[in-house]
Amino acid sequence: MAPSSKTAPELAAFAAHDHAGCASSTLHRAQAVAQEKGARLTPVRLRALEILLEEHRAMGAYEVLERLAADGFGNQPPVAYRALEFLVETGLAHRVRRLNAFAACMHPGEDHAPVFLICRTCGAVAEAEAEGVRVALMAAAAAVDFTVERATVEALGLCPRCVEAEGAGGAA
Amino acid sequence: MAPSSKTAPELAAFAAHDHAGCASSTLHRAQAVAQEKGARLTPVRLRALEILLEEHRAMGAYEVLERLAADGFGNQPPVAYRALEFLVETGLAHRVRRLNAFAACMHPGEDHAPVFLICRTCGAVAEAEAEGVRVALMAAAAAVDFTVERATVEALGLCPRCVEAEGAGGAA
DNA sequence: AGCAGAAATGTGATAAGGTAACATATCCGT
DNA sequence: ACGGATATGTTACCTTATCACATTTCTGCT
Repeated sequence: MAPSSKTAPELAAFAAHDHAGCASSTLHRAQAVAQEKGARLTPVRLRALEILLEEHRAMGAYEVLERLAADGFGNQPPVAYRALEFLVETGLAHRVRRLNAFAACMHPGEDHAPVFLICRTCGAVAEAEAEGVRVALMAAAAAVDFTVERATVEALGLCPRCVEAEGAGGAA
Repeated sequence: MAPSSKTAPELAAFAAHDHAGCASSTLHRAQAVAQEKGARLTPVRLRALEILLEEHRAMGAYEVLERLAADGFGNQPPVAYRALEFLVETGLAHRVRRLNAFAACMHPGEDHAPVFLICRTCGAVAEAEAEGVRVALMAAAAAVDFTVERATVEALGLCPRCVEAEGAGGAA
């Protein structure tokens, strides 16, 4: 059997990089952030975050649950949802609504405006920095006296690799 | 009991206005847009759009389905999902992911960058114009060679009325 | 008009995503 | 050690969404 039970077509970032390294360094930063905030990064929560970081892609709650259960934690939906909700609240993970999925935050504690770029072909999800988007959104909201507390910005399209593949194979 | 079978706390725009008027004029524009595009605005589809326009708020697929069924159309989920999907594809309606809901587009055919402002207190949803957000998003995507095809931009927060209410009742 | 293919609809079944509610266990300040 | 707050485990259930397939309706073509 293959190492992962499900095929994992979704690479987190579009550029190749040292997964293990970036995962562990992000994990360390996440732990520091949690401690700073006084947030309790308990075993289930920590493990959930590790799973997201290891896979380095957007994962459904049930998918995370499966892994948690395999590690000896409860195997009921709330187990995963609670851990993930905590991570999102704490800013250690994000929810990708278009995919009904969750992904570890790559910049924990940085107070950023996460924007997700989702490739419709390979499913890869990248967390891009886009302060400008936040600024523009705030301006638009202010224009109608709306107070923004949280924002979801997600773009569906083609990642560099797939746009090339499509351009070559599709038209030509 | 109130005139509507379900409580409808969600006013579409934050400012009061002539619902019936804006609904019917939007509907006419939508029909024109559909014809122009060669999109078949069949009875179910048209009725689904009417329902969204009449209610003038974000509605769940099952909620729309209920109304469609009451009007003599099929009462199975695909009926609603297909009609709604068509409307979204054609740009006559939008999907509000945060609410797992759909809302009629208020500017059909205008090629706009819809941004949804969702009040977490009263549930009102407003479709705001935000060309600047689109521009910023495109720029951020271009920076990593990502090609954007569709974007979802949603902000959760407080509408003018609720921010006032909260400010008064909450703190003070 | 008659026909073939495409598009749309109706329907049943079921998958996937998400919560409510409640009991139990653990942590933390006193 | 005690008591409140926080976290976890578990049962049950609700909502949202999709698949598959039969049937109908539309469209362009001859």
